[in-house]
Amino acid sequence: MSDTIQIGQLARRAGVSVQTVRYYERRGLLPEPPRTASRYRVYPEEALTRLRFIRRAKELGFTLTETEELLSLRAEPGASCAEVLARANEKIARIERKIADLEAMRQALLALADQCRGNATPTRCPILRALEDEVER
Amino acid sequence: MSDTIQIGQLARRAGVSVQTVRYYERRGLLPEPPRTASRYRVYPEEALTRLRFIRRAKELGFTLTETEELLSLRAEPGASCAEVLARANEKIARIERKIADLEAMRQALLALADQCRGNATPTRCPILRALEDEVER
DNA sequence: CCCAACCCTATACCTTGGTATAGGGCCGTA
DNA sequence: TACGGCCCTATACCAAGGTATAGGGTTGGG
Repeated sequence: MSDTIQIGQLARRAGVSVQTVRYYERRGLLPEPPRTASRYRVYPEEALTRLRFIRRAKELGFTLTETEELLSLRAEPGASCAEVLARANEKIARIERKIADLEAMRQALLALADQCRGNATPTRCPILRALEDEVER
Repeated sequence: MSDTIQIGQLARRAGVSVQTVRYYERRGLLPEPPRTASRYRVYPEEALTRLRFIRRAKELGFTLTETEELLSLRAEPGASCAEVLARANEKIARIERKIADLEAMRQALLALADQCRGNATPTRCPILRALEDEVER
């Protein structure tokens, strides 16, 4: 009936280690959960969603700090809506940039695979040309 | 006339530091360039393309090791075409995964921004729901 | 009641990807 | 010919993101 879980199960289901979960808690990325009388952490199911989000954001090249920012993108009482909007737009721009870069890499690799399937030995490396455009950041 | 550059210019134009360039060389990510009589490195223009690629791959969450794998995706003499194709397909899958995750985050943030513009104070955090689907890796 | 399989804190250590510093040489130009 | 701005190697250090270890408590099944 109770939909709460212990740290071990949480970690296993999210694909990280128990120590990592406690580390994220110390870092402030994961809220401190309630404890049992014997100081065991007990997590609600939502913690799993959050933990998976963190893991995937990390795999997408966001730092833990930036991931925290992503997670806090909602109205803290006191944060103006315009403020939230501005921060969201920043993140959206960064994400779109990443998507475009990945698209370019993907196209290059598809071209490479195609050359390969055409049974020619691929001697050029098309991926190198993929991210060529210069952009100041 | 000569389209070669020194390490300082290379680094500046690629958006990394001189030490980082030398570090990548030690790591084997950047081939050792020819030297002048006084041991200065002289790079061809292609080095710039490669260096930019490395920087961007890193920003997309690839490790330097994986970036090296991406860069070596071409026929080393001796690598069979089927082998290259298999490795390329692996990378393509990984990239498509990243794109899908970023798309989900983007949609979630667009929804958040929309709520915001609709002048409601956003109290839910839609991004949390974004990467919810469970996938074993 | 005992044992395995959990959980706890605290602290030390590790890997990746750099960055800084010391100590020295080269090169163009005023 | 001297000075600023480059370049070189070698080595030490650093920050982020964990991972491991020591030393100890808890809990459920046989």
